[in-house]
Amino acid sequence: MSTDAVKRELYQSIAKVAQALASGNRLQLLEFIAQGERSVDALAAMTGMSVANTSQHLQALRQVGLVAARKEGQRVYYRVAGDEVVRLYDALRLAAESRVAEVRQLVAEFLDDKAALEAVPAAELLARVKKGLVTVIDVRPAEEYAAGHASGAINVPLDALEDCLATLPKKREVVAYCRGPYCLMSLEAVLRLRKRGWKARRLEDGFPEWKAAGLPVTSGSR
Amino acid sequence: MSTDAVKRELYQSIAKVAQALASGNRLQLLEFIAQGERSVDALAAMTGMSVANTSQHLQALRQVGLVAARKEGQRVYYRVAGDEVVRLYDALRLAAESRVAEVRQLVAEFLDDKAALEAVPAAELLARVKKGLVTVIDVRPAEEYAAGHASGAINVPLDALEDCLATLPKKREVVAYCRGPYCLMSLEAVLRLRKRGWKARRLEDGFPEWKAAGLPVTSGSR
DNA sequence: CTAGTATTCAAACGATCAATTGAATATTAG
DNA sequence: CTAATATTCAATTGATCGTTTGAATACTAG
Repeated sequence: MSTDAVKRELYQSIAKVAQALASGNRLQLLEFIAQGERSVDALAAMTGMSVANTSQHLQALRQVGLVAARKEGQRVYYRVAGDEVVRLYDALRLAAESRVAEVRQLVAEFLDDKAALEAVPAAELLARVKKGLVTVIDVRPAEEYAAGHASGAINVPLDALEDCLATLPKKREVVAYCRGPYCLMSLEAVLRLRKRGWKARRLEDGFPEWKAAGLPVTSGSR
Repeated sequence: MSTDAVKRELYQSIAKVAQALASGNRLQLLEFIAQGERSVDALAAMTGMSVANTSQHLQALRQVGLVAARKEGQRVYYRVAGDEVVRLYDALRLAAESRVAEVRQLVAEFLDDKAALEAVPAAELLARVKKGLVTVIDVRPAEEYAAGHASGAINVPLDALEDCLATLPKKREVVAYCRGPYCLMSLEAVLRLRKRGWKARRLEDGFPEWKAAGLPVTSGSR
């Protein structure tokens, strides 16, 4: 094969990966999968897509190696193929945010003035955790927390926030995180905590970014 | 607008950026543009595409904000919109390489056993440069060197390698870099230098990655 | 102004993609 | 074994993408 032909095929192969990301539905699936393993029907329910359609999109992602699947019983569980997939997703999101006016406007509209709540960068949070200055809460549902969470974070599902208030020291600042930068759960949690007198902020990113950055993660027990 | 609808549009907007990358031709264009500003006809000549087709693909890239254009005289020069674009391209390439068997095989075939020449990571090179242990050469054509190059690198175009040998100290190791990981110029240079008794290696990445990583860059003079 | 060059636009074709539908397969419960 | 569930497959339709072609626009040189 000529060098030129090889080169063309090489670019074409990389383009296939980009093509797999070129669908809002698949990006949404990927973001959910980045939280942890998920079955097809769970993903279909989360995204509101039909099961057949979900399955088809998942296979598109699997075909280019962005996600991997594991069969257990009658369910098939999908997971991201590796950390570099999350990094790719984030690089894509960042490039889109910083350059496409349309996205910036949508993000602004989406976050409204809630964005006024300053977000804590991961590095800063880690440093403050080590000094024992903050309480970190994971506001995702219990199952997602069980599948994996930032080490040291305690699970306070958004639904049960009010019930858990007693366990949160009011003196220390609380930092909440959730699924990712486009997930509103941590914002909601921060708003509700502040209303009740806590000092609260949200983590800039979510769990997948935390994990992909190689920061400490715990799986399983609560 | 409902939160759900906003979210869907948000993902759709990000998907548009991925869609712009989902074409081998556009990826190739982007890689050339990452070297420095280029006019439409220059890019058409480099890629072997028709001018009209090149123009159309460039506009696809521009529409999503990955590249920007500047008109000077009767020419339009395209450049990458920012460092995060190079980072996105690299994240895409890395994800494709690490996960798609097809790409790995193509890369292997492309580089053949030439890949046996160990590549120097950028960080290591920088450290060795500071200690004065190595001579860094930029083997790209003079125009590309003039448009921007790693600080301290001297221009030894591949075409003129043999003419420049006298200026290269034989005692110090030589590290060559070129356009990027898929560019063979630095490999070629290393092979030729080694044949003549130099100690030579190539940089792992190329100039765009060097620049995007925030490493020292010089423009203009030679 | 005219001729020439660089770039973009517009229309047209075939190829590929997304979503829906209904059926097929594989596994578990009983 | 049968019934039920989870997932995938296959076929269809409408929409979008990539390339080519030829013309239109914008600028420069003379």
